[in-house]
Amino acid sequence: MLQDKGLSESEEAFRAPGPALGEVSATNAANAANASEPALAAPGLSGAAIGSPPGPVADVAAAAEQTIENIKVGLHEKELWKKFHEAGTEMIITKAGRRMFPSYKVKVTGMNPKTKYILLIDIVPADDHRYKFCDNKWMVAGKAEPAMPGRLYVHPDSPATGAHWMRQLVSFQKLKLTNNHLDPFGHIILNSMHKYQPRLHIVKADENNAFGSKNTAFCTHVFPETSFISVTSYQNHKITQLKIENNPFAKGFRGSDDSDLRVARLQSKEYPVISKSIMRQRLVSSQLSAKPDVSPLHGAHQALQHYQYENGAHMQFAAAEPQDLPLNTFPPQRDSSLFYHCLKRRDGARHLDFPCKRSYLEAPSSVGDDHYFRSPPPYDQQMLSPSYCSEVAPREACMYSGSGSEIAGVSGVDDLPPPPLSCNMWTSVSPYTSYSVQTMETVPYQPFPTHFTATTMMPRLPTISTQSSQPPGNTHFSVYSQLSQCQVRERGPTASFPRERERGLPAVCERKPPSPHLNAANEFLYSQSFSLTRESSLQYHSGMGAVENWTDG
DNA sequence: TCGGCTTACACATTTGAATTGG
DNA sequence: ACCAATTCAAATGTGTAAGCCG
Repeated sequence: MLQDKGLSESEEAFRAPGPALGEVSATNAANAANASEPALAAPGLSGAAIGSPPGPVADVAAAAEQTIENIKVGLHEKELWKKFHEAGTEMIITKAGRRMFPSYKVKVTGMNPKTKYILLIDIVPADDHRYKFCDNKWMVAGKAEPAMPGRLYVHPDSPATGAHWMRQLVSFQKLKLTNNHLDPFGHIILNSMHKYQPRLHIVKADENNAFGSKNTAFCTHVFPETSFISVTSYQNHKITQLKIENNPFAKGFRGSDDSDLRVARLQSKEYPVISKSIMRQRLVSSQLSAKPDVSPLHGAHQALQHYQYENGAHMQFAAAEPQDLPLNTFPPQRDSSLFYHCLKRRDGARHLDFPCKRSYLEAPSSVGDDHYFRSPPPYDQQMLSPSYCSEVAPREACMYSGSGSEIAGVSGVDDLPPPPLSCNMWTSVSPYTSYSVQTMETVPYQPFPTHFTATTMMPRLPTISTQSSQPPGNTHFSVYSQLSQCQVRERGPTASFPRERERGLPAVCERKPPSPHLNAANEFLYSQSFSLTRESSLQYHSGMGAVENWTDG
């Protein structure tokens, strides 16, 4: 029996990588300079470089950069994902939150064994359409509703060493999806009948290289076959059957060899054996059985995987796998929805200054800052703008942790400053707040419940340009410190964490404002990952007037 | 009227405490 | 007293279907 013990969601012993794993590599020409030093070939060097730099800073940076871009990620059960993808993956979203199936599990290689990384997932709109299931296929049904506030799911093991991540599968199976706009549990909020694309981010989060340092690097991995359409009830009977056949929890709906027990039970209750929708679907299916399968999600495969450097000197686009190319009549997809991105920070003078460096308790940003979030960004910019996704929802990680004081006693990171807020928090609502404040008339978001603290209602995060004017130094925050404390609680000797908390009972400590640190991590990821992905990003940056501050120091 | 959403339900799995035996 | 294996009940995950809602 597979159980989440000890290593939390990294629960499964990884079997030899084979066809079940599709791999995405971050290696590219940018490594040419260091090609003679494979990251894993010299773990000692890399580890030393990260932990206690023996040489010039430039060497340390080079070693760190080399590692991050050599990371390879393989999707577990790729074949199963493909099965779903070919049928048009649907993911149930409920008010209480629903897990994804297939669950998102990856095998990571190429990390520096001694360097600490944060692994997190976000789910972004794959396009700006709303869909409906009609005539046994997904069709565009209009323009997408305003995107939900972007939330991240930080793997509860984060931060952990590369050795830890590479030891076994990294499972995000506890990630939950919800359609509750006011979800208090940190689940990822999605709109029903919309198409989404999960993305995996790997962030180097060493104690000495926290966000904000010049060496911060991360990469983003996207597997097109993991795209899906969110639904509140299954539309495609094929998906239902695939779920039942493959999800252990749905075994009760599997038919036996000689009879369908479920049907028999239902019949005994004089219930209709087959629902109207199922009947309709089956009728349509039979009528259309001769037709080739259509899957809207294939459209996502039109997306390109790209890799680029922040300085723009290296940009590599590669078509998705041939077998992933669209086979359907799905509308053209925006290539921005799917990408592979790996970023490095080369410029030593460049300094990432995160919004969180300003206390959440600070006064609202200046009027000059607000204009960056005055209107809901269009789809492109939602994808690209920090204002679209800048929340962190480390639900699992946070739910494992106790209050800040509790953490302090067992964290073992006494050298780190105590967090102003526990990571045991609600998902940040800061971007959402700012966003909705500016667009309350058009965005169908509801007001926050009263239990949101004043902190969560803090105004818009400062702009990048403003941030960059902040001097480095003690204003540097450490996502590592935040996550590590959660982590220690989870895996430490006192980790006999009440199960009730993990299972979602809203413990008091969960109802806390978001950590500005984690928010900043999110801000960082989005601002970075979208910084150069598309033309619109340039427009965005132009609008921000902050690019120079970032790229030119 | 209809499509989408919520909810209760039954069943299966997971989890951890309690129990048992060495 | 200690430890490992087993048992068991509660919690959780799952799809279904009825009913609600706009």
